[in-house]
Amino acid sequence: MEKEKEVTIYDLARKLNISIATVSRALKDDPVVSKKTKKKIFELAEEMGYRSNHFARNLRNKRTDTIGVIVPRLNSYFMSTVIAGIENVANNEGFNLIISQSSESAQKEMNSVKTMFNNRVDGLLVSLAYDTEDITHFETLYRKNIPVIFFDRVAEQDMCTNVLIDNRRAAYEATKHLIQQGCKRIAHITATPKRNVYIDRLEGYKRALAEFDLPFSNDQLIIGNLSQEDGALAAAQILAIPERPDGIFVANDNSAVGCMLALKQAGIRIPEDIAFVGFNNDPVSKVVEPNLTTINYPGYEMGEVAARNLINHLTGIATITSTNTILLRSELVVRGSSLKNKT
Amino acid sequence: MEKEKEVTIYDLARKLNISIATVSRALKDDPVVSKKTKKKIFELAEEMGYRSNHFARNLRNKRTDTIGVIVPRLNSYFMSTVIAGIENVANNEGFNLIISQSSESAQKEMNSVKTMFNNRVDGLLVSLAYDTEDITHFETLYRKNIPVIFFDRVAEQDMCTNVLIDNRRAAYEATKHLIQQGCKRIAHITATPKRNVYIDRLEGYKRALAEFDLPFSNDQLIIGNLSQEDGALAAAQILAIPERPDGIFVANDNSAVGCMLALKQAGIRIPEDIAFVGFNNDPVSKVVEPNLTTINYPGYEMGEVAARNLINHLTGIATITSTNTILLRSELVVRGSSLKNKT
DNA sequence: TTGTATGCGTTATCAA
DNA sequence: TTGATAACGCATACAA
Repeated sequence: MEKEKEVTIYDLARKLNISIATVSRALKDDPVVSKKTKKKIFELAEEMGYRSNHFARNLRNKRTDTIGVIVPRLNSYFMSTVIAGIENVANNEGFNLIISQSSESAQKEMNSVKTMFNNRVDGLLVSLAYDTEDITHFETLYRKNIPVIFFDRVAEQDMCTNVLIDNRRAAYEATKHLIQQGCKRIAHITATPKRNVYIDRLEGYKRALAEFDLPFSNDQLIIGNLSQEDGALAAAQILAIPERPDGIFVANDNSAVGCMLALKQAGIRIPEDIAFVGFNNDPVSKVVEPNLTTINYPGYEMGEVAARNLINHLTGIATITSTNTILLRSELVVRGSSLKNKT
Repeated sequence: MEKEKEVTIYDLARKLNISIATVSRALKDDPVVSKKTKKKIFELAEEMGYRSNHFARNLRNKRTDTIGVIVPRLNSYFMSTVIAGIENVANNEGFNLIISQSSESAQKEMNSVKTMFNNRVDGLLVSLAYDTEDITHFETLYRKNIPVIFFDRVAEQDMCTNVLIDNRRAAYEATKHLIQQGCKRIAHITATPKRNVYIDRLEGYKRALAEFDLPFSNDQLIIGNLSQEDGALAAAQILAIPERPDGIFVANDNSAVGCMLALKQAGIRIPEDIAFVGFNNDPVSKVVEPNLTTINYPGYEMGEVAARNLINHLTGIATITSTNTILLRSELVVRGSSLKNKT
């Protein structure tokens, strides 16, 4: 179990009878070193299996080339897509990723932030946990000038950039679409509106109703955890409403699918009796029958944009503080679940 | 943009008029330091916002408390579940994760390994890319005694532990189930059998056929990339087979679902005309109609087991080399897609 | 173009 | 129980 001794620039220097300074410079491809010595050094380095010591380097340099990522959960289609996007950009730019999940708990999120901080991440990409109320735990980072970018689940603040879509508008479009399909009583299934995404979607939904003079009362609002199982529970509530809705806008596809399946079981026809619109364009939306109309939401791109912005800021190409909000395009994808007028 | 100066043990020592040695010891909770001085030090550290410098520490110690993870892709349900499991264990044990995806490319995998190596990960968890032929790129790690654990997509070798399920057996059970439901001509949709998972599943499938004296010919074997889209293409092939199969065992759920949807479109009844069994128990298997019979495959647990084993090895609790293979339980989950006998 | 010397923040060894 | 000091491997200011 003995670890082989690491090769250092000292070893290279000694063998070639030159100074470590020259070796160090050569390895960085410093133009000041002659081509000849460089060649010798590179060859020996290869031969002896030299690898640079990131820690010694970081100890001097003050940057770690590491980006921290904190997400509510890793195992959701949307989030894993975002992370794939982040990973793509970060890797190409030579940055490493430290990833952790808050499991939707503010407490775990605080711990993660602390760990990231202690690991000296150069910057942080965060999508907030469901029950995070305030974001004071990020203040330590601001104080050290460590940039933070929030994506998707963001916070009201003007310290750092937010990357997200226009949830209000998307929800408005979704609801309006249902209205245009002839729905008169539209319900909304969502989570407790404490995160921006749910607050905004609720607002967009209400705005569309108001605009078309459709009524809104609280029994049209069904609050759950947006899981597929919860969608099934929502279905039971829907069926219990005296004036049964003829359209439902759900704040995510998973829950929409759970609800649709349960309603179909109960003999409800979709979209004839109840039309559906979901949110996210999760692959499952193309499996459920009828296929689910939904909001396409560019997760991979969101990851790329967030990472790119952070890195640009870190490398001094751009500064984060100048742009406070980046809105990505989202669009309604119409499928069978909402098509009452088969024109 | 000035970075605030970092607080070091020198600062603490100076303020308290003691030596840095004492401060260092106190911060590690070394019992040799008196309670009183410890208290003073902790309080001051808190007050001044001291945080230890991992790089200086790692430079001295030879461990980084970092585990590297390389997976074919992040945005698949199964993989993101595995990573959630890894993350859970690693975080609890105070290890950080560096994650990268090979995008199913052997070349990118080699790069990732190199990066991980240069980042001095203490150990590596790997699920191999689809087209990785040999695993010589891990040899540098062996030489430095950096432990590697493969999971799910593993390699034939006896240098390190593999964590996986018994794919052969699972495939055998799946196929046998179809046979017991009365299927006589069973096809298999899978990827080119170069990775263990596909090789083994193919073998299990063939073994079941042989055992029940059912014929096998190459036109029953449909090779693709196992995506949902590819499942639809497979459907076309299925329909073109002269003696149309009455049962299909698919090496993953996504592809099975794509195939089912396309066949249904073509007027095939499932399971009456063709029965289906998938693999993975992806959530989508409970959405497609009829629900997909599949192999439940404990991703989260697999991540936990792999991480736990690696960490136990790193901390000296157990040694990896003693256990070469860890098989996790998997089981057939019977749903509507295969139930021909509704007894 | 190359070399010398020093510091980065810790931990560990030895001495007090 | 505490302190002085030498590594750890690298980058750089300054000198040559």
